[in-house]
Amino acid sequence: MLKLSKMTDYAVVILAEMASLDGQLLTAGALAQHTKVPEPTVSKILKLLVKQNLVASTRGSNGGYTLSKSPNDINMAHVIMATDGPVTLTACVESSGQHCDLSDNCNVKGKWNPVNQAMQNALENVSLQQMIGGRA
Amino acid sequence: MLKLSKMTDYAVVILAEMASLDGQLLTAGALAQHTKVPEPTVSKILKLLVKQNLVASTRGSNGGYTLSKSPNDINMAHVIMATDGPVTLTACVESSGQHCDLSDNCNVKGKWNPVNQAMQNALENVSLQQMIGGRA
DNA sequence: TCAATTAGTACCGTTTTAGTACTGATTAAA
DNA sequence: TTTAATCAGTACTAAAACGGTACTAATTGA
Repeated sequence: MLKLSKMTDYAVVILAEMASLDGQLLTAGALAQHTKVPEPTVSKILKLLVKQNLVASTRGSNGGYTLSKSPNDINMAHVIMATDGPVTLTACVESSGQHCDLSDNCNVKGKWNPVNQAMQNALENVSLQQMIGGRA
Repeated sequence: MLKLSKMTDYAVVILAEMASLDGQLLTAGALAQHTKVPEPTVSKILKLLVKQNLVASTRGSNGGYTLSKSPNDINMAHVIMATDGPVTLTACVESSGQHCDLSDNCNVKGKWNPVNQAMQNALENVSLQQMIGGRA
């Protein structure tokens, strides 16, 4: 259906909440309350975001999470990468690492690459700032 | 993972084959042989394409399938619509018809619509002709 | 030492997807 | 008019992906 996973959907909601309370260190529990997303899920998503360096974590008592960069510098392609992995429309896309069974006699070999790139670009051009309503 | 289904992938390969033998009436069996896609699957996909009026069918003995319009007039958005349904990145997208649990307190409500539209446009701008290597 | 908090991993149930099978309808030709 | 070829439609099954949860380990402030 060409849709994003719920994980990505939630991730953006969570990031938007963090952006709107910029600078504050927020626990997974607090973010769950604010966004109504179940806490274990919030927790899981935050871990993914930390791995991609979109969010910075502080461990231990009084720990929590905060954005690791400005909302203008976080784009949707990056968020999707964190939660869903790389954008690879088809198995034939070069970057997919997958093997296409038809490859030898495939009449559209390589043709998906530019389409994939167009998608990627479209997503890179949408910042978290825009998702929370800002103009920049 | 933001990927297309195999059905869409196959559909494009099948359509490309039809385009390259333009005007010929081809049976599901023949297309299966040419593309190496299993025949029952080819058959299923062709039915979906007929419903979306991308392909015209002729029933009965000596029947078969042919493109119902020029490869320049068939775009990837339309093919995806046929095999995967409409492009709706998230449940929140207006056209999705789905309900979003978070909607009332969602801080990114409505913000996905333009992103979704950008995707749709990117796919509409890729014709079947381009997928088989043509410039137009 | 204790409590709060994140990190990491593993698991399970549900949903989606891919693929197949079967029956019915249509048509050309013998 | 009968037969064979072919598409139309539906229903079913097995496998994979996804969402969600649980549990244990590591870290840190008090």
